[in-house]
Amino acid sequence: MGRVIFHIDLNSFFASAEIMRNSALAGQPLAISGLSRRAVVSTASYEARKYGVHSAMPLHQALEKCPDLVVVQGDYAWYEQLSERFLSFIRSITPLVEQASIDECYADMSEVIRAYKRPLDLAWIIQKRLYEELKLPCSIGIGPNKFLAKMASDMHKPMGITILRKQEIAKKLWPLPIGSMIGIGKKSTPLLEKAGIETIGDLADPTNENRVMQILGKASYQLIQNARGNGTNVLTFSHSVQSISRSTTLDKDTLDDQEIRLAFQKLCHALVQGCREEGVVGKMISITIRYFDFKNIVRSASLEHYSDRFADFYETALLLFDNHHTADIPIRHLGVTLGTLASTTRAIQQLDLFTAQKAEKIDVLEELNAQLSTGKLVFASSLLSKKDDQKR
DNA sequence: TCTGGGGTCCTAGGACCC
DNA sequence: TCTGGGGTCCTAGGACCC
Repeated sequence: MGRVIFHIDLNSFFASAEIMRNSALAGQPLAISGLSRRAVVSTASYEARKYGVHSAMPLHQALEKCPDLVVVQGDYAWYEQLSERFLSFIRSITPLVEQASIDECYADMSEVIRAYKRPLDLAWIIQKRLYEELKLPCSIGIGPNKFLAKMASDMHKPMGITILRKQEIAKKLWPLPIGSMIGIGKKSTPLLEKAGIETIGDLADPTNENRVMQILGKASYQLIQNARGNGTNVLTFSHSVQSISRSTTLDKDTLDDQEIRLAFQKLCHALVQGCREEGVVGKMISITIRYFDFKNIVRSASLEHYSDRFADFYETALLLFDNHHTADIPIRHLGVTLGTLASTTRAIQQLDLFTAQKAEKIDVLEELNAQLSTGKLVFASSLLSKKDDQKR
């Protein structure tokens, strides 16, 4: 039985969010960005895009292209709130919703759609209500699986609705350039192009399979399946956070140890905050060092136990830094990541278990000690090996 | 005034255990 | 007695996405 998957993508979401709070921004060339020297644009309104401004563009460059650009500093707490409203609205239509990012989701409308004559009618209602009730413009893609739905939502922006049926992919999908395919980024694109694989159709072509395998390795399989229209239609409804990170690009590249320590201090504090907000603790600390030439290194270490404590994060981060950074190379950017997460409540249980096990070990050692002092060494060592057997 | 910040997932090698 | 094979964890690196 075929499924009907919607991909709903909020158009220039951060810009829409700012316009909602300040209607004077409507119709202006608008960019959401940081305000530092080295900031880049995170979202550009469609008016700003006309000037060639786009996300990831350095702010100074955007201002060169569009001197009248209105620049607003991002307010992510506000965007999160709006994102929740958006998801609640979609969930009021079907519970089968997968959040894909802050501004997009997949929804399985296979059942819901039966009440409508055409899938288009439901999409049209969703788009209209999102715009009128939440002031959020969106594009909707409809397909038999996630990949086709997502590619479809990309085809008409803003406020587009696009259906991409499997029997239409030869006409609508395969002519598109290989770089526009989701999952093929700026590294793979030139490699594939050089090998003569220039369109999504070329990727789907069985005669190119070996060449693709050589370039993309094991990742090829899923990508080829997607290009042939055979991608997954299975949504994941709950997702747990895998890592929390905080990072900063310094105003100027630096060699100054004090500045670096201060930066790590701030990042670790922010990471503690992040742990509180997510209700998690973590066991692995990684630091990222980006040097002036954009060479990145990542170094990580496991903590002895799950933690959300500043001292654990900061000490480990500095230790990693001291052990691994190359002196005399100016540093541009620093980051701290907490991985191997567990929810705080679950971690407390594990901590109890950990202390219990430790207590048990101490018991054994104390018993051993006592028996050594009374000359019962043989009995004591057999006691220890018995404990080891139990462990295995 | 070259190039942010927060994520996910995958690969691969070596250690370590059985 | 020159030598296995599987599983899992840890670490490093990298591609990609919004």
